[in-house]
Amino acid sequence: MSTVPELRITLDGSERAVAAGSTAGEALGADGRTVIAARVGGELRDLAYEVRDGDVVEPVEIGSDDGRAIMRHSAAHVMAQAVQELFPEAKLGIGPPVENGFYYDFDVESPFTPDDLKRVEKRMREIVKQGQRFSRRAVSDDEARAELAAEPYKLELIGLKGGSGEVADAAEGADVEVGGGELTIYDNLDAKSGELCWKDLCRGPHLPSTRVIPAFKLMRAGGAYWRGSEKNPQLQRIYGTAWESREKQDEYLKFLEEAEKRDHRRLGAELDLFSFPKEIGSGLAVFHPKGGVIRKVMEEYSRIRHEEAGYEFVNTPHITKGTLYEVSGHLGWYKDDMFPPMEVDGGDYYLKPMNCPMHNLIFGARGRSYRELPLRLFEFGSVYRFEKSGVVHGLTRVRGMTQDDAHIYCTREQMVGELKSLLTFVLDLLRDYGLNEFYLELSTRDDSDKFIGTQEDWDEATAALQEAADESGLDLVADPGGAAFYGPKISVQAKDAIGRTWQLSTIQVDFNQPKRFELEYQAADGTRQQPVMIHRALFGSIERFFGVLLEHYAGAMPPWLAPVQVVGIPIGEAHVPHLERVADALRAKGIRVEVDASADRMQKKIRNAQKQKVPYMLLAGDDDVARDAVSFRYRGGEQRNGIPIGEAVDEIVKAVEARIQV
RNA sequence: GCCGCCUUAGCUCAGUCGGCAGAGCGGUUCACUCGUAAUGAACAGGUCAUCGGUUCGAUUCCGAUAGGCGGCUCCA
Repeated sequence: MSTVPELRITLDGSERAVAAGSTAGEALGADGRTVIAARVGGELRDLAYEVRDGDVVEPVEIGSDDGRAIMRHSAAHVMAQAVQELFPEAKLGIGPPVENGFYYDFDVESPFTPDDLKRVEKRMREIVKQGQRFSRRAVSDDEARAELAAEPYKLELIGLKGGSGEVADAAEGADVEVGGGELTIYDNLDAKSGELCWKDLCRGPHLPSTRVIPAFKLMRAGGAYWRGSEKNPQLQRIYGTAWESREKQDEYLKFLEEAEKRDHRRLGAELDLFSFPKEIGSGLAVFHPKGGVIRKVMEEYSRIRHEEAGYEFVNTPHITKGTLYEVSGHLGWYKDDMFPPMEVDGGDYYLKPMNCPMHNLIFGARGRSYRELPLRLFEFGSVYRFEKSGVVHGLTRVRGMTQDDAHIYCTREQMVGELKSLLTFVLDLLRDYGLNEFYLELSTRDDSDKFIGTQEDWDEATAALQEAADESGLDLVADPGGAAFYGPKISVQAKDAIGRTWQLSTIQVDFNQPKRFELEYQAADGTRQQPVMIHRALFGSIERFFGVLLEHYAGAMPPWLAPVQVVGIPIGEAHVPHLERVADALRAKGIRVEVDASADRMQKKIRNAQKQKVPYMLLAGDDDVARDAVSFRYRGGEQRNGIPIGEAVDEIVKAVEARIQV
C-alpha cells in the first residue's frame, strides 16, 4: 500500500491538514461541512490522493454541483461492486453520474427484477457502511488490458482511447480519458486491511470513502443500448438517485411524487378530459366534452390573437397524393415517420405528416406580388406521424395531432423584422396561457457543407434570431450544429410550475422548400424573387400544449380555461331556484355554470366540485336567499359569505376576462 | 423498433398454488333536505384484453397479437 501524502486545504480562510485515508468530512467536519474533493488550478481532483502539500486548492463540498457529481459517480461504483458480488457473471458497461443520480450498465444473463434491486441496494448499504477507500492509480494501456481482461466492454473503451474524434465522442461519459490522456483505475480498498475489494477503469474523481455517500436509493432498471446505438447489444441499466443529505433526497422523492400527481394522463382520466380508446389505436386521442371545452377556448383565443397579428386562415386536407411529398422531399428523408400509403385510383395517398407543402401550394396558386408580403398563412392543421410503438406517450407524443401551424412568406429584407416580432408574439401569447419562465435555444449550422441556401442567407437569419433573442432578455442556450440542413431555428423552452422544462414553440427559417416548390413573387423592380419561408408553431401541437398546461396547473385550470367555471351548490333543495337565477345571470355573460341539484349532501357537492377543480363554488342557503346574495367558496378553500349577486357575477366575469391565474 | 413489467366491473385494485370471481369508489333506485371535502340502504354491473395451445377442466400454465407502463433508441 502506497503512502498517501498529507494534504492541506484552505477552508474558511484557515489552512488545515487532512489525514491520509480519512474522510475529509471527518477531518474538517467541525463546522459541519463535508469537503470531498478539491480544485487544483481549476481541475477537479480527488481530495485524498491527488492534492499535494503546498498546492493552492479550493475545496469542493459535497453539496456543490461538482460534489454531487463526484458522490453520485462514487455511488455508481458502489452499485457496480454490489452487482458483481451478487451476480459474478455481470460484465460492466459504463456508470456515470446523471442529473439527480447515477446509473451503471451491466451485461447480465437475465434482466434485473425489482427483488434483485432490493438485494443490490442492501449490499450497497453494507459497502457504504464499511467505508471502503477509493484509491486512484495510473496505468498503461497494456496494464489496463491485462487487469480488465474479463471485462469486454472496458477493453473496447480502452481501444477507443486515442481513436478518431468521432469514436471519442461516442465514448463520452464512458469514464475513460479518451484522446490521449492517461488511463486510471480506481480501486476500492477495505478501510482496515487495505485489501482490494473491487476496481474499475475510470477517470474519476471519487470520494475519499464510500462512507461519504449520505443518501441514495435505487430507482429502476431498464434496457439500454451499449454506447447508445440501436445496432449494439442491449445492456441492463440500473438507475439510482443520490444526495448530499437525507433531507435533499426526501425532497427529491417528494418532487417525483408531485410530478406523478400532475401527470396529464392521470388528470385526463380523473377530470374526464380525454382518453385513448384502444379501438382507435395507439397515440390517437379523443377529447371528451370537458377536454373539448378547454381545447375550444385555447383555440379561440389563439385565433383571435393570430388575426390581430395579421395572419390569414387557411384550411387543407388530411390526405394527399405522394407527389406532393416527393416535391417537398419528405418522402425522401421522412418516410419512416409517415403512415404507409393507401392506394387509390392507381396512385399512392398519404396521411399528411406536416402542413407546409400544402401552404406552399396556396402561396403558389397564383402570381404573388411583393405588395402581398409578408403573407402569413395560419391553420390548425391535423397531421399524422407514424411514431414508433415504444415512443408514444400520453398527449405529448402522439400519432395524430393538430398543430397551430403557420408559414410566413416574406422578402429577405422583411425576414429580420418578421423574426423579431414573431418571438415577441410567441412569448406574449405563451404568457397569456400562464407560462412565465422561459429560455431560448438557438440552433445554428455546423461546419459541414450539407446545407441549402447561401452563406449570407444563413448569417442573416442567424443574426436576426440572435438579435431577437437578445432583445427578449431571456437566457439563450446555443445549440451549434443543431440546425436542420434547410435553416436555423430558435426554440422556446418553458418552465412549468414545478420547474420542469418543456420545449414548446419553434421558429424555423427554411431556405429549402421555396426552392423545391419554385415559389416566387414579383418584386418592385419587376424581377422574380424567391420568398423566405418561416415555419412557426406556438403550442407545437394542441394536444401537447394541452398536456403541458394540465401538468403546469396540476389540473386546476385558470378560470378562463376551466371546463366548468362555476358550480352552484344549494344548502338544501329549496335554494336551487335561487342559484338557478344566479346561474342564468352568469350564463348570460358567457360563463360556464352548473347547479348541482343532485340529492347529495352539500358537503359531498363541495367535495365533488373540489375534486373537479372548479374555480368558483357559489353556495346559497336561507341567509343568502333572504339577502339576495351568494357565498363564495374558492378552489383554494377560502370563503366569502353574503356577496350580493350582482357583485358576485361581476367578480367572476372580470376574472375570466382578465385570464387571471388562481 | 429494442429490453423488461403489466392488462380482473366505468375507475382504483384484491384474489384464484388449475375447479362456475371480490372490495371501495362510481352508476341506478328508495329514504334523508342537510351551512363549507364523503348520509344510509338496496340493486345492477365482469366470456378475468384478444386469439390459439396444454389439460377432464384455464381468468390462473405456455405461445402469439393488441393496448398500457418504465427504460433505450428515435423526435428531419
